Amino acid sequence: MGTPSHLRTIFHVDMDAFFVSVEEIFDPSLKGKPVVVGGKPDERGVVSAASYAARKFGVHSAMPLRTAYKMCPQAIFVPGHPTRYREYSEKARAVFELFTPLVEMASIDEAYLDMTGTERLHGPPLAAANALHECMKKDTGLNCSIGIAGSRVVAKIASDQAKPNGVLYAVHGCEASFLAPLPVRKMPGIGKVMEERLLKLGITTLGQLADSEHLPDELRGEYGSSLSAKSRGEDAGAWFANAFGHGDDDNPKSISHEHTFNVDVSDASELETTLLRLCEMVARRLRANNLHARTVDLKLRFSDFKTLSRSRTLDHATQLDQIIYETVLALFHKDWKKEKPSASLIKEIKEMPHGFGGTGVGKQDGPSIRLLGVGVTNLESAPAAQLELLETNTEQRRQRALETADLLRDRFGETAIRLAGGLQRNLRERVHDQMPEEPGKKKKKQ
DNA sequence: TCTGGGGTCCTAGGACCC
DNA sequence: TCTGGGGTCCTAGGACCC
Repeated sequence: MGTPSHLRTIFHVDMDAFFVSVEEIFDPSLKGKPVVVGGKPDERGVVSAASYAARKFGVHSAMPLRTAYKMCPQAIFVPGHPTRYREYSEKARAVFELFTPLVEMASIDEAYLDMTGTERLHGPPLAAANALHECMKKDTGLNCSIGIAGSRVVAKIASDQAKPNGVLYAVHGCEASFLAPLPVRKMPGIGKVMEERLLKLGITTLGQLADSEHLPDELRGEYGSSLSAKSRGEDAGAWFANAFGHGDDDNPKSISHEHTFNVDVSDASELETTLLRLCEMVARRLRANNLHARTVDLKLRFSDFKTLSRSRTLDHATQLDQIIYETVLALFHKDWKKEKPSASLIKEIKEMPHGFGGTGVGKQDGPSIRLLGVGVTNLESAPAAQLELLETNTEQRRQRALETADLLRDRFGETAIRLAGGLQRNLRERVHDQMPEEPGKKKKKQ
């Protein structure tokens, strides 16, 4: 059962149209207008955030930019500014911390506050919420919505119902009746796929889901029961597992970067250059966080949107660009050409005018790629195991060179320095030489 | 509609070990 | 020799969240 919910007072605070609102602070002329944050209207990409005026036209986040443009051509499209959002996220956090030390940022624009026992300081929940609203507006210029309940899940659903700029208090003991009429999709963790599954079973509301006695066999498993419990407002479990500064940001479980090309690419050297760039970005963040990774992931998305991922776990954890790049290249060349050209490409080639075939097809090194991604998992923080690896002078020199490069990039920008001009070609040759070999054996020292 | 980028968590099969 | 059961690691894929 966990902690009885009537003993706790949880606030879930969600900033209203966060990215758009921050953009409005930097450019007040945007206020009240249909605004789409995410990129240019003719780019590949999706909407990160839409103003309420834009939402009236049906624009919403995660919608392709081109679609948004069709629905609302008069909208103002602005690129995202992550540093601005981080800055304002910090300002919001500072406001939260005026109300309770128990703050868990759940994402850049939302947080859980454990307000239990703050009544002498801030008054009853609704009064505290009111004060929080005012303080947030005064200190950051932003609006937020506040859900209040005895549990995190219920508080989160309540804040969603409170939007925009409202407060909703799911009074202790009434959680189940608050949730019951809501569509299942309102439950965090139930997305498009699960919604459709439930729909097929005739389950449309959280009330039906809560009634576990009548749950179809298909959902009797552990996951089904936990969904059911959550629908009754019983989300037992860790209340503030990540509080007190031990949050996720300090211990990321994975680091990744990916890039979607504006037009699909089939040229090997362009793809390899992109992979190198992605590897550099990943390795740099490993070093910045003092982490080493044992597993390297490659992600390929083809023109037809078919996506595959390949990973390899190394004998020793690393934070070096070179090691990551070698591994990624080997994975890439193992799978890239094995993919048959997509149906659409074959059609395209067939439909080409006679005598024209040479140019287009000749450049076709392999199937067209829409997206490349590089990631690392299995992260370890620096220690003993790595010291061994660093014993050789070469490794130490590599390490120092990379750290220096990171510093220079910090001061002069990302493009200011590229390591060893010949490095890329060199590496490619090495990897090609080693390709037939069994992975994992090649790095053996000694 | 023509589908980003950064994450987390879950599942499931196979290898391998005891 | 017809065949167990548990545990852990690795890999691939996918749902979901903001």
